[in-house]
Amino acid sequence: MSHTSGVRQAQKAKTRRALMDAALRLLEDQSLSSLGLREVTRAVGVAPAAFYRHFRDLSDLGVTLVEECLGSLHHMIRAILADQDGDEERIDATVEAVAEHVRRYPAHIRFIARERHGGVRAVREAIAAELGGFADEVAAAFAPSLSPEGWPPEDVRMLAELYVDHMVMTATAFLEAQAAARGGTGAGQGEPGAVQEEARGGQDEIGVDRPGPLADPRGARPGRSEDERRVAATARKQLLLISLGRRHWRDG
Amino acid sequence: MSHTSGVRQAQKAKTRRALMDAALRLLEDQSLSSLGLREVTRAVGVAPAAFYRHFRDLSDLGVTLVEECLGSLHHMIRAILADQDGDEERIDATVEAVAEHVRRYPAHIRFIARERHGGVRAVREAIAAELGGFADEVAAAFAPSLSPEGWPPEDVRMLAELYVDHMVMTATAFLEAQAAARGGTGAGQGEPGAVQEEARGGQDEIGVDRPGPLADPRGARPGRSEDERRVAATARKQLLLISLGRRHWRDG
DNA sequence: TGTACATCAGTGAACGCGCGTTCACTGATGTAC
DNA sequence: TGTACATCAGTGAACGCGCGTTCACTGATGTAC
Repeated sequence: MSHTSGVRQAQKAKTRRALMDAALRLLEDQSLSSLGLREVTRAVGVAPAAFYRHFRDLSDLGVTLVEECLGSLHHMIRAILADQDGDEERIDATVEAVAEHVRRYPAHIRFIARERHGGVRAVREAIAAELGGFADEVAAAFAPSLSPEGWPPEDVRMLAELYVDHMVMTATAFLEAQAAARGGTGAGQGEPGAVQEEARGGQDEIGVDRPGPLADPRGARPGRSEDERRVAATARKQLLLISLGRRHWRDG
Repeated sequence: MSHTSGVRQAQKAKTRRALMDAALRLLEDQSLSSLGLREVTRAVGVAPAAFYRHFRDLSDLGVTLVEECLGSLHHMIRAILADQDGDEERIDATVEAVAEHVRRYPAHIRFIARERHGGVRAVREAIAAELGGFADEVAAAFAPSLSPEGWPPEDVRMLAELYVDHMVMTATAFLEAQAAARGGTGAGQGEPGAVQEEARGGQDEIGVDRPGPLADPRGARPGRSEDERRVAATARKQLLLISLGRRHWRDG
């Protein structure tokens, strides 16, 4: 190992991740445009000025978070589209996958839902571009079976957009159902100052390493709440209804 | 007219309206949780402390705005539901009404879209409650024709939620299409300090009276942009597809 | 109609506070010989 | 392997600024007689 690819570089990457994780956690309770730079660095345990070694400003960090959050969703979508089962099986698998995704990455979904129409233009545009890409992909996946049946491309696209929008809608509904199950109406789970270490000298402990606030904090959970089951049932029925409409599109 | 119901009271109402209008305009470019109390009073031309004569804080103002914004939408929905035409006519009328509503009250729609998942809990909850009420109403309107066909209440509700979510989705898409047509990628339409008058002594000129930033600022517009037509076409097809699914729900 | 007193929407000055950004710095990591 | 110099992630102090909130006040409006 005559090169190790940079201890310094690895440290820098670690701090960068810590900043992103801290921001994502803070953004569970507020929106990007009210998030403070000092708030983020304080949570990580570095000096405010250190932030500028990694991001130009908070909007820059926000755009980076969009890539991360929608990147994980992207994987999920590809997996679903690859499935070759029948309609109902596909729908069940989809709703299940969305529920699981929301459970695993609640902060990702919260961030996207909140900032999709939020106060920071660059972030809104990044999200819109990514979701547009998803619709392209969904359209491409449906085209082989719909085009031969006489669907013009713009109708396939219309269907794809409906699916993508419905997926975002469903993910958000799951999020709210899970939040309601967890917390009632009350606040978050405490932990005020949070990550803060000694971390002086800036080379070793920065507050990273731990599982992080993004992964599901309690492993496999026993069961779903009533709300979650209702959201799942509604989403399944809506997708089924859309499927029915799709099957009758060219003859109705 | 031996009572006039209060000059003082009328003045107070006027200032209150001015605060709401100014906030709504400022919220076109930012989210509620980053809006400043001083920013609002500055735009109206009153002292910061005057704010407290009308609202407890900005979240209080926000909840008031929710009522106003969704109140106007409510009227629109009732008008659509009252229509007794066939499916296609109803769909065309709906999409047309949404487009018109967005054109007339863009700030209302922006506010709802932005704060529906925004950083202020009280406002989120107010919006969720109002939209839930809309779904109830839509469900009640469809029940008379669907229940006799064997639709259980929860299926009617499922359909109603799909319609309401789709309406919000469509309204937001129109908003973005209109914004793109108006401004390209650039910023707003200038006007930095904005409303500010002399307004000293606090009894007569407060910066109200004008049409306000909420009404369409340029009367009947010539035609629609390409983007708007595409949004309308997509929304129409999606509603049509959902109608098809609805018609085949009990036999498929 | 006129007068004396009460109400209260809006004022303006003051406060303490945390913000984003800058800057010269430190010291561990990296590199050249 | 050892030494001398370069790099650069993170420091910490400093700055000017605008924020939300408080307070005693002013003077037009409202009311009682």
